[in-house]
Amino acid sequence: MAPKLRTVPRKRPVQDRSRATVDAILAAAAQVLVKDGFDRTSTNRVAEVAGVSIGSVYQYFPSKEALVGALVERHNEAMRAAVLAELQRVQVLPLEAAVRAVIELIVRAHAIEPALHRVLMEQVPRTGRLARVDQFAVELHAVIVRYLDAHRARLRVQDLDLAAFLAASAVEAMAHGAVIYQPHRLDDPAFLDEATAMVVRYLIA
Amino acid sequence: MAPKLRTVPRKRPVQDRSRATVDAILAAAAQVLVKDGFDRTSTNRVAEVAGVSIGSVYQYFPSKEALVGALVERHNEAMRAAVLAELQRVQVLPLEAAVRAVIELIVRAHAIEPALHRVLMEQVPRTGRLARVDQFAVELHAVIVRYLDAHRARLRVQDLDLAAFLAASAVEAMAHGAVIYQPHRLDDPAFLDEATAMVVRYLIA
Amino acid sequence: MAPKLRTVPRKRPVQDRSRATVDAILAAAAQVLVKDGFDRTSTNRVAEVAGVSIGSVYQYFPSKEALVGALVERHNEAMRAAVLAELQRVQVLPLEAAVRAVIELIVRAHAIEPALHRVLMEQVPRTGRLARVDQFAVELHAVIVRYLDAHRARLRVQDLDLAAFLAASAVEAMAHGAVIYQPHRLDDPAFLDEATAMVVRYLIA
Amino acid sequence: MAPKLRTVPRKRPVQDRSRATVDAILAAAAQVLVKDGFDRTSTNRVAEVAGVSIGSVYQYFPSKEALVGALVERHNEAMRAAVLAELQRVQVLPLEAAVRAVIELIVRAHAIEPALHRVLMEQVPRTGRLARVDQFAVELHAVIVRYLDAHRARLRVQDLDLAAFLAASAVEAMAHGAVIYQPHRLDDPAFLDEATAMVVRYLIA
DNA sequence: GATGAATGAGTCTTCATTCAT
DNA sequence: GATGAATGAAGACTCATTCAT
Repeated sequence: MAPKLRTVPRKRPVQDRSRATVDAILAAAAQVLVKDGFDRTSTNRVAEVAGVSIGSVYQYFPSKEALVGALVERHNEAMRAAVLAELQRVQVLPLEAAVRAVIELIVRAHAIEPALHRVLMEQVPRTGRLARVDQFAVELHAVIVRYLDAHRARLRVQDLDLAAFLAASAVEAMAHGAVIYQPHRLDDPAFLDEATAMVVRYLIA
Repeated sequence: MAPKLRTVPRKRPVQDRSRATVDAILAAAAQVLVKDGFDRTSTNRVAEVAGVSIGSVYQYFPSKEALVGALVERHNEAMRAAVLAELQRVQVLPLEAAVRAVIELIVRAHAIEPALHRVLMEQVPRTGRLARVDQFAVELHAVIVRYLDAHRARLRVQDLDLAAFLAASAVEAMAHGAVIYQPHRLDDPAFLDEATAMVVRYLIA
Repeated sequence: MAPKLRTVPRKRPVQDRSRATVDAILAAAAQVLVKDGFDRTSTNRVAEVAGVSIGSVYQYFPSKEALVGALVERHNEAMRAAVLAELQRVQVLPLEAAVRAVIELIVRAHAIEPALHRVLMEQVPRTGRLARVDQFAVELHAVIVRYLDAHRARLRVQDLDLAAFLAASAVEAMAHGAVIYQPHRLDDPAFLDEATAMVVRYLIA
Repeated sequence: MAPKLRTVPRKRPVQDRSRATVDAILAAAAQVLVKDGFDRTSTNRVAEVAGVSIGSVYQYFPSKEALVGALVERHNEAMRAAVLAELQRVQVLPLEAAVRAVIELIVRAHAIEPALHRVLMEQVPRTGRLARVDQFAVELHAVIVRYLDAHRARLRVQDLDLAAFLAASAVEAMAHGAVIYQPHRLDDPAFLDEATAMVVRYLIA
């Protein structure tokens, strides 16, 4: 008897399957990292949770550092995207509204996988490519400097680099702190009002 | 065999010799931690650098966690001392001067072994007694709330807890950021002026 | 860091290769245990003798206790099998012949890897799952009680539980002692005659 | 001023003090051995429990083996004494009474620090001088052979060495088992009756 | 004699990584 | 591509023993 004709693909296209594997590994890595902390996270455990063999992990990530690095990059990318997507809209707002909007964006960016964010910020050793954990903060600084420069006229601060450093540090810390330690603040409009007040009153005469 | 982790110091030194040993171990631990990062810090390496045998390390610190914990406590104590010592003096100052003085104290506290501070804050997993890495920040918050409450009359902020949280987060972040990433700022009087401005303008009507 | 001891085998071998590894490890463990005694037996030495890496030992046995435990279980199983296999045949024999046959079975069971048996009985700390070293003796008692109960009519003893305890203790000790300290007795038919006499005369009027 | 005349010894005679120290160490060793088992017993812990410094332990016992060995010897001595003291009295008893008396003595000997006895028998590696853990059993065998020889006339057994081995093994096991696993048996007169019956019926025609 | 700080070989165990199937 | 058995360097920690005080 003639064998049945197979009309459905034996497997999904190679790229798709790979993509799914990579995603599963990264998701598992994030999960284990959050649950066990950085130095109790083992590649074997990640493979197990991902439901793939340890060999497959090394197929895509040549080292533990590469694996965590990918996670870091992905997380930075997500935060960056959350902010950048809206930044166009913010440009045209009056200063007070702009500051408030930016703070809101930054808080929202911090609210992306906050537990992962915390582990990444608090435990991942800043060595090699893992130094980029706070890449987002660095980029944020630049964005803010540019923004301030564009609105220089109305500002009381002169040294924009210093002002951006201070404002960015402050906002970043408030956002981080709120998300991590005081999540209930996030629903309180007073939080945003006050944070905005601090920055606005600082920047504007 | 694997007994439960013990995290309290094993015994108090009774001879002079052992005091020196304990100091050498802590100094070596700080040094290795700064140089190699938390998870490349091994107790064996610490012993080697301290010039004592690994047995001596465990004579005084029953686990790696206890060793790092001792360092954390010692560092917190140093920061606390640097701030508290001057706090009496600050109480009687007018608000603007008080804010400036407190910021200065906090910056100075952050300048105590900044490299160690950084490793402790960035890499030590907040588990068990190691959770206390940011003990200092917690205590600071309480101090600030009390201070604000005492000067309530002149403040524009109403929710003192929120204000303290925001101000403390901001100041802590500015101090931390300056010490770690922008040490040159520390010599620039503008840094202190601006930081003070941000907080004062936020707090006072 | 020192996690809780795990004492259950870590996984079942799925490939042929791993079956061979497990066997090699157990054989090596038995050999080292016999040669060096329990507390000079190290997992590293076992790995070395087995010709596998220490990692492979822990792949299959999550702790030293689990390794020795597996050996204990295997040994108990072998002794149990040696006795149980013949027990059906014994049931139909007249009492004297049955007692002789049972003693013979017990002696034979003790002659299975007697050196290992000795180390297991004499040195393995009866803690946790290792308490089962004398599991075989426990089961033996039950078997004997059942047997006596079935032949109650011809017995002079009344308290079968006591009689079983005494007879089992006696037989077990004679078998153990003969195998360990007087192996030459094993070939002497008088040994079996006498042991049988002691038990038969005790049990039967 | 002339110093007060001291009329009381500044300290007890050297031998006395040493004796007390040695006793404290041995008592502590027994206690730790029973509580923690052989391989969790450390010399440092023994010193601590004894209330002396580790140096003092090594003053009197040059090694851990020597320490445990002393305990073994002391225990053997105590068992031997308990039996030998009464043995003269037993010699003149008729056979049945003698067997009963000896069994009673052996049981009583096993009831001396039974927990220590158990650890010594079950966990101490029989190496070097520690081989003597069952020294008592060896000596007992000789005593029994001599006794049987003296009463040869009434015996049904011929090979006295074999008979002594079997009887001693049996009695020792019954005593050991009763003390360790069935302590309630010890108060039941039936236990002694039955054990005696087994041996007497075995020995005598 | 007594003390206890110090020692360091040796133990158990983990985990990133490799590679034959 | 995927698998998972195997590896072994390295790390945390113990404890018998020594010796300066």
